[in-house]
Amino acid sequence: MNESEAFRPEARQPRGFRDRFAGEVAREREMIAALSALAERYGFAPLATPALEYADALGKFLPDEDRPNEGVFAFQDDDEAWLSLRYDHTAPLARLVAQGEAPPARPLRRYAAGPVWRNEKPGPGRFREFLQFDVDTVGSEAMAADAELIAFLAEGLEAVGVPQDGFVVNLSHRKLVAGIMDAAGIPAGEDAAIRAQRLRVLRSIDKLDRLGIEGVRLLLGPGRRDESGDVTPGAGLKDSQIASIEASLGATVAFDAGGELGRTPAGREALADLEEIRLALAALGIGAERVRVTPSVVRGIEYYTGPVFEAELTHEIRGPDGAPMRFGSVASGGRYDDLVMRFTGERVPATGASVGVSRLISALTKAGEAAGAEGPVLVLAMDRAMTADYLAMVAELRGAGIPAELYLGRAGMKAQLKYADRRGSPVAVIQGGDERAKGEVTLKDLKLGAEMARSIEDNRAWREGRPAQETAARGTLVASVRAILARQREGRAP
RNA sequence: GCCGCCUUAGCUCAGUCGGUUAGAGCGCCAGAUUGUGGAUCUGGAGGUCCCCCGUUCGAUCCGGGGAGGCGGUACCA
Repeated sequence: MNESEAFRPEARQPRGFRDRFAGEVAREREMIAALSALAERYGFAPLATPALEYADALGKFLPDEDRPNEGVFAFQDDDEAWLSLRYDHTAPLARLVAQGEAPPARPLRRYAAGPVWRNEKPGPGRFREFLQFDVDTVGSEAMAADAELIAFLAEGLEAVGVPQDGFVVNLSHRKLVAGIMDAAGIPAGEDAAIRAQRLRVLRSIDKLDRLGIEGVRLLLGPGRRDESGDVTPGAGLKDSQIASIEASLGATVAFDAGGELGRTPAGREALADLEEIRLALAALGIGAERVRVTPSVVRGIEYYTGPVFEAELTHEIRGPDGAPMRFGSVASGGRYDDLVMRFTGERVPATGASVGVSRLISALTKAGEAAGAEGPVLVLAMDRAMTADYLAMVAELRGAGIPAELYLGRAGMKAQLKYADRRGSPVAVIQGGDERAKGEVTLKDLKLGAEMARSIEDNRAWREGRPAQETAARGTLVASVRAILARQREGRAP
């Protein structure tokens, strides 16, 4: 192989990993700032954990099985120990509490924000690296703790710009679903076959929102064929059992304590918990219309032991091609009383919730919310010999708190103005030989100019008219730029 | 993972019933306009037709395999 055939890597990203530009990064920061402020008002304190954990600390998933990277990203450290990137903020918290490292006050109330990673197939609003904002209460059995988290999600979604009627929190309880299965006469027990059967039923129920009651019926019974012709095997239940489950799922009236759901011990326990939550939410000022009991909410994460909930946006989101897109829940949580016990054998009740910041931004952006970032004031490089003067100008502007930069490329004036346009610069500062001789600078109001350009057809007239441009004494640079910026802000808020 | 569809210029996509110079629109660069953004006009750059193997005188096109993208489905501790 000669040198011209040297290896060249392909410039590309792993699937599910994204580059984010100014507008989106700004949105992320805003969202995390708003949620942090709210969390602190609720009495949660920040507590951050690292991105990497020992794999066995993260869950029952042991990476030295056949598929070490199933679900998580894992690799071996130089001492052969398996490390995993965290897939949420909750499991690392349980580890930290079990270690005895957490602040001693119980209940412990904390929040955390940051990226988490999941090794799974990406989709719309579903990434392999994404930001989560997490709140937890560790050491409390009170249903009021769960209710507070639901209230936090509801208030948090509003705080980041989702209208009150733009989302709904679906609330369920692990024991509620257990009760539904008990009522349908599906055997319970530790036997592997029995557990597998229960799991199949559980997963079928979970798909109600996506596949509808018809789809669930097929999955509970003989199985279902999808659009592409692929077949999913069913749970093979009897018609009477399917009917019983259907009746329970139908009882989604808000906090309804009657009907099928109250017939089993597990169901009654769940309903008592949910009733406590209902009362707490009312006291916290969260209207019943924003939270509804939805028994089909199961949630995948196995560590949940009690109430589980997820918030979904209610407005249909359409992609660029007009086709509706499914984003799934934008925030979720639940109670995980046994998570710390995995380490210590001691039961520590805990409950937590998190907001999917990346997914939320993705959904809101696709719903039509645009994000445009304003660029810095641009000082044109008219004459390379004057670089020091130009740098002095940007330093003055920066010193006054105005974002500013000197054009550092090699292009001519015309191209520099085009650059300013593309950066979204509000003002261009020009000082060539003419201006310098007179001790002046020329300031172009690029926002105003762009507006005026719309009504001017002829380029010559446009250029000779030199619209939206003024001359200022060099000494008044900062004040003059500030005046233009102020004018622009007023113009934008009519 | 399984199933289906797709992959041609920076982007969106035509096209070649297998034939030597592969196109459009948008974008980009330049000029008209020696120091002025937009519009207009003129010109220009830009392609391993996803990759490998096979069939063929000849493959971007046909066959096989692979990769990547999209969607469905499964899984999601």
